Amino acid sequence: MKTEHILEAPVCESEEIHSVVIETNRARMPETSMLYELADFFKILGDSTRINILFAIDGEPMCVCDIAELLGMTKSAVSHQLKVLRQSSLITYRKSGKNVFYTLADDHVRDIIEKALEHIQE
Amino acid sequence: MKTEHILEAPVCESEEIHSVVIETNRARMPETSMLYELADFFKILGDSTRINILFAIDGEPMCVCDIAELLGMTKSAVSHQLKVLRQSSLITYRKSGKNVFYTLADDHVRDIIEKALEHIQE
DNA sequence: CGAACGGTTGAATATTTGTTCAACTGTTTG
DNA sequence: CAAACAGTTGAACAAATATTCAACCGTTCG
Repeated sequence: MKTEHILEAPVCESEEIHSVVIETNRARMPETSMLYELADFFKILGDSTRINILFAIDGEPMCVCDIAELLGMTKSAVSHQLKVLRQSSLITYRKSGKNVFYTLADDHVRDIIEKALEHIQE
Repeated sequence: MKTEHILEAPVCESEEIHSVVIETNRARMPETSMLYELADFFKILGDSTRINILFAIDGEPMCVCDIAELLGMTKSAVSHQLKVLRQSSLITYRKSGKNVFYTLADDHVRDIIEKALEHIQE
């Protein structure tokens, strides 16, 4: 989606005044691709199953089967979501025999989640 | 969803060992309702249209028509998403004649988004 | 007043996305 | 080696959700 639409449409009535605001605010905005990345990032955290998983593996690393047990879900459903979290680099894993143990990738995610928790709890 | 499933199912093979991990990590987790709130909060931010709107109104307050103009969307689509953002208390509005001007509700949201941006940009 | 505009809303549609199900891989162990 | 188990995967199904469309409300101004 490019920035073609600029002057083709309404812009309310008082054109000059508002046009300035539009351009001022447009200039302030990050580029489109970054906004998409940002939304995609939040989208990953915007699912209760995935949030549950992240909190579950925050302490000790856990294997898929135990995560499924803890959350009362099937291994398959958990595995699907672990894949999503892996692809976003939010978690890491370590294979050990038949098991695969998952943990949070780094503290960054913890920070963000904590900030959000603060926001909610007020 | 309650915690009924505890010992009905697989728990992998080495039952004793993993059960301990499950209980340890379960104890560390916030209550279910909080996790749902958290996920719902991120869900709001997990949409590129809404992220776009939030950045658009970060500077000067903007009326619906101008937001639509800036983002190349219909007023209706924008209004629908503004409603979602309003209901989550992420934005505020001020009516002025025929127009309604929207702004970010507080700095909290800015903080969270900024943290997420840092995470992405590394 | 009534036309025009900004904004909102609800229903319908289309798209996205999470879970289930069944099949499959790889590792362990009897 | 074969059976059992942990985990992954893809397709099918179901549920959630974003945009469109048309109708509507409230304010302004000729």
